[in-house]
Amino acid sequence: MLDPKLVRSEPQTIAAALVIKGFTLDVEKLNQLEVLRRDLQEKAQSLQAERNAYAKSMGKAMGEAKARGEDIEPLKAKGEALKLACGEAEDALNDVQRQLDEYLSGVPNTPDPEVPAGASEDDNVEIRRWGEPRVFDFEVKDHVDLGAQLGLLDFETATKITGSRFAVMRGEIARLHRALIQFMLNTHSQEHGYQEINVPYMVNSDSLFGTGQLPKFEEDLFKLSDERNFYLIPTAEVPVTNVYRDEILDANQLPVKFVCHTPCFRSEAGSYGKDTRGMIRQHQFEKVELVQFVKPEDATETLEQLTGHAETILQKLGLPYRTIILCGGDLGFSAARTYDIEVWLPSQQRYREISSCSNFRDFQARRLKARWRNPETGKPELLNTLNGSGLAVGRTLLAVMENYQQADGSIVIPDVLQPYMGGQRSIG
RNA sequence: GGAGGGAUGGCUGAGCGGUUGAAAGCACCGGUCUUGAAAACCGGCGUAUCGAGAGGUACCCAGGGUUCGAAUCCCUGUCCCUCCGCCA
Repeated sequence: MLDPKLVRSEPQTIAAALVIKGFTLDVEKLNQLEVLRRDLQEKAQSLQAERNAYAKSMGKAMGEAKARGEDIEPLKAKGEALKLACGEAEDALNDVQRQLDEYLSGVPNTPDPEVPAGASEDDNVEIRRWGEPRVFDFEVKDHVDLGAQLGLLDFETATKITGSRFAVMRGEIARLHRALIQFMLNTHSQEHGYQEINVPYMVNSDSLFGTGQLPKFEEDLFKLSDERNFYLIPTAEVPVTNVYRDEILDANQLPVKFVCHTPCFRSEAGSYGKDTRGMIRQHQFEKVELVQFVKPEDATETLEQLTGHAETILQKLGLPYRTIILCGGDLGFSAARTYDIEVWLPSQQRYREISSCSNFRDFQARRLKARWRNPETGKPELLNTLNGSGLAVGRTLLAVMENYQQADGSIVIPDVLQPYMGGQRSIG
């Protein structure tokens, strides 16, 4: 959520900033509601003040009236009238306030000034590349064929068990998948200073509102059908960022850095026909997520560091990648700036997203009421939140399979993963 | 699943239906004292929102209700604790 005060005082500035994101701020509607709100609030509050003052005076007045043997009913009647008038004014105010909240909670975050203009992913800008795509002297296979040949990656069985967009891994591929998770968790916790955290995979709607998935993007989520209204998490970002919902942190606790491995569940509504082959786009996949809570002044630098932490994993695995900055039109709802890291896939002869690292500034924190006490002001102030994949495990697995494949269909295990594979050097 | 108890400011913890936005302690901030620190003493210290300010309003888990008036009474929900049962 944007700062309502800022939206109120500088609607044109905000509207201009949102143009780059392809969002049209309805300044007219906001102004109308705001004028109405101010008027109703003034009215309601003065009535409340009157009602409160009267109620306070009543105790004594009634005692005196009784002592004189007078009728108390007229005194009560006036209180009753005040109560009714107050109630009406409050209802009217609440109604307008709700309309304002509803509208504001649907307005996306404003992008950083450095975010390039553009309508779609075609306008994203590459900012660096690492590694040289390997030159193969044989015809490369994709991970689906490689996995099938090994007999260790099986989409048909997953379809039988559940449906499309699921996978079954067996044996050494399942172990390699697990090895990647361990490797990522260890690297981030031991070398990059993140605390490992394990969280629920189901969350309530308050948590989803806090990180911005609700109310606008419910169709992307799996919702459980019982009366508790839980959802399966689409990313660890949701439970981990909500660790500090409604909390006030001490300055000396900052920065907070969490690394978390979870499965992620996405309905992928609206992506019919996209990436239907293989593990690229699944309803269930695993991810190691990095989440940070920082002081506002540190957020810009933190995004660079966090993106670097994710890139380190690819470097250690020896997988070529490039890093791009998303243009305004491709930027997510809650993000002010996002870097995507894309890994080279030989079977597709192009780079594919494997991590997304974002700075949300105080947009999520305002929804979450996640704050810190600034020693300089002594006041609670909003934190800044950031997160990034470090990395998407399924996509990393297929990148390893494809980039490390041999002519005979076997797969060489990258050096850094061999300790997690009992010293094994190749599969198949 | 059964039976009880509870939810109050950063933390602990008092609160009779009206004078309680809320005692007290801790923590924290400022000051006195001290070479410095500690101790002691004095003062300050919830959050949000409206207002230039004075000040107003809302909030004592959440949502309803009773009442002229609710942190306090009633109902529903959520969460926590204790005991019994069941169970990975």
